Amino acid sequence: MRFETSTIKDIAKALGLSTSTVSRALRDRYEISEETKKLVLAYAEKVNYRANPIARSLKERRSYSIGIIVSEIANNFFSQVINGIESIAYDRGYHVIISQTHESYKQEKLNVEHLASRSIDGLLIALSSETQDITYLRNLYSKGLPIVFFDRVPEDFDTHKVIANNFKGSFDATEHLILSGKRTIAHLTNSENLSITKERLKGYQAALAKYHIEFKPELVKYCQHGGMHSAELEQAVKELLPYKPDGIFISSDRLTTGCLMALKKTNPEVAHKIAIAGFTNSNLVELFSPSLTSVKQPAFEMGQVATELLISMIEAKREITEFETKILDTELVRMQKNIGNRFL
Amino acid sequence: MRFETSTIKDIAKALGLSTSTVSRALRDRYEISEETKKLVLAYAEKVNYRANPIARSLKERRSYSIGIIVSEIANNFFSQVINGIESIAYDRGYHVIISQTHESYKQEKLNVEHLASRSIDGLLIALSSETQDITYLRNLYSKGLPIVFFDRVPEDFDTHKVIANNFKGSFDATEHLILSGKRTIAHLTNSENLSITKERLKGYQAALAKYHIEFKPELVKYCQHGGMHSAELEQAVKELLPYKPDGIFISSDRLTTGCLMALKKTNPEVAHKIAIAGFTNSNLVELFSPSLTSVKQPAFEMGQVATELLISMIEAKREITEFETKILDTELVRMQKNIGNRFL
DNA sequence: GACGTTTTTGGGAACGTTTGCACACTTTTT
DNA sequence: AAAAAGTGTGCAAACGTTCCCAAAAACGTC
Repeated sequence: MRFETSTIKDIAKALGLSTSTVSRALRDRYEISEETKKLVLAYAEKVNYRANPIARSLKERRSYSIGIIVSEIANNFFSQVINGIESIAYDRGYHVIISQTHESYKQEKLNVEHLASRSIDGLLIALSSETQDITYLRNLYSKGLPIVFFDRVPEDFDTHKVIANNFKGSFDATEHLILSGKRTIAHLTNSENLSITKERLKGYQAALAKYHIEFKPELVKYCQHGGMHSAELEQAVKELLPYKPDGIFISSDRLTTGCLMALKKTNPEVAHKIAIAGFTNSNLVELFSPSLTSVKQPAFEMGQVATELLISMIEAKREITEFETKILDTELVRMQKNIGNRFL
Repeated sequence: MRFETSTIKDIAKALGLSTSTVSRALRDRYEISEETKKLVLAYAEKVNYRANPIARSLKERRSYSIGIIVSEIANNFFSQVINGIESIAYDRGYHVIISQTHESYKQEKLNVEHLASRSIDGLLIALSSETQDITYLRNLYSKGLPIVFFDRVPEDFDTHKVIANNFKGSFDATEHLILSGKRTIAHLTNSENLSITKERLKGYQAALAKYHIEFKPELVKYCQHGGMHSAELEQAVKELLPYKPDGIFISSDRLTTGCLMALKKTNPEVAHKIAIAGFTNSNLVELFSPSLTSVKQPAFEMGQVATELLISMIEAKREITEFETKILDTELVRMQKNIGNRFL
């Protein structure tokens, strides 16, 4: 069973016109008399005509859909980015197809290829933490698929990119920990492959340097799977604690909440004694205990900007040669001592 | 610029066959010699042939895509449902298009109609808290669009539905509050329109009745917008507190976290003195302070079951007349006194 | 009133598939 | 040996659009 709608042909037949004329009237293209146009439009309205997007796509060789690849939607940062993407895409007549990698390279490749075969017009992607080899993306790109990266971007890929000011965000967060008296500040971060990992590490180091605190590599712990496995996090925490950090700067949403959980589970007695600052866009931070200082990314805006760039690529008349990397400022939300840690 | 792929025609030409033969070889349909099939398959593999899903959709008059309507993806319950949906859909060759209502009826209608005009093959929907009039859904349904409801379902709509055992979940949560000594138990809930609101209210009332606690209507507060606006929640909390409740049972994910926030913001001094039990699928509950007892819905499974039902409808050969309402059990996760509230 | 110009309309191919039908060839049956 | 049945292949139409090209109609000009 299929639900049927009227087509251009039906309208043409009913009105004694040709399909070309009806099409022109509906799409308001080419020269067409006011009269016929009104006639057609009125009739189309009456029978509740909806153009079949599939037929249109086939003819125009584009689907008016864009693919989104994120690690998971159950992550406030990404869901906010998606909201930003949708806000622009729908206005411009595109719909979006969301795919999750769960931080797996294999899944990422599979999803991208599935999307590409579904004939998306363009791709918005934040790389998975496992991803190192992006030749599959280069192939698609060189075949003409427009791609815009956001958040987790590759270094040498000539296209538009949108990222947060990771250096500054990290610097601010680390500085905040230092200014509140912490001196042994650990850094829990994502896989070394990721751009955000490198940039955030630099911010952390710069802040330490500014206050003449020695950078100790052993205080930095990388999580290959971006905190998708709790065992990974618990292990990292376990390895960090012997150095008796009085502060931890954490570099991503998932890791931040995961680290709090791990601390609370494995070492509840110290959980409240370590100051925590981390990247997170969770809108529940105020509920967390232990409480923390958070670095919020302009996720919604990031989605918007990335989408505008992508659509400009999709609709570009000629080859684009100049690409930009937009950098958006983060916001530091300081721990609310009066509420969160009042029981300390 | 468009990225090009080889088509059936190209293969046919290259191999000196007709498009029909190639199509049959690829789709493995009808009688076709092993030999030609192998030949075609090998060549297709070589040129990395991907069937154009748009052409196929046009021909077959179906898009192999299903629409999902939820209130928001930044909600663990819904994002888990979506994961469940995807796990089944992708296996069966469908892709999904997600739309958010943000609890607005207008947005819901707009999104559904947009999806329908995008020729989805079926729809999975959890109604928005504002929704009362679903004639627009009835229209689509009567025109032949398969629809399966989950979580928030309408009463008199003859189709498959998947819900949690809301009555039992609420009963258990309320009973848990009673057994831990609470006697003035408020109930913060969603808009009165929703099925889940009614069912959960009944569970709450039944638990009170079992322990001979009088049901007081003034202890029940409805939130029309499902807690999307913090003002709404703060108002509800403000109206509830004068009755000095020693427990609150909350009936949805968004409301649960929102209520904690509101309590903490407006009345931090009592926030930790009121026992809270609420529906939530957040995987961060263990971090919350004040801590709470949560009713977890089998979200992933709900998505899976709903999708299986939907696909069975889509692929049904003849009209379906028997519909089922699947009811899945919830899980009560008791507050961890030793961790969450150790500072009380 | 014949001609050119502009405006409006229709015919029909194309996008990439799937599939009913017909045909040719091979094998089986009588 | 002829008829029947079976097997593999190709032709062509269809899905619902868009758009090039040409035809027709309307208008203006001398």
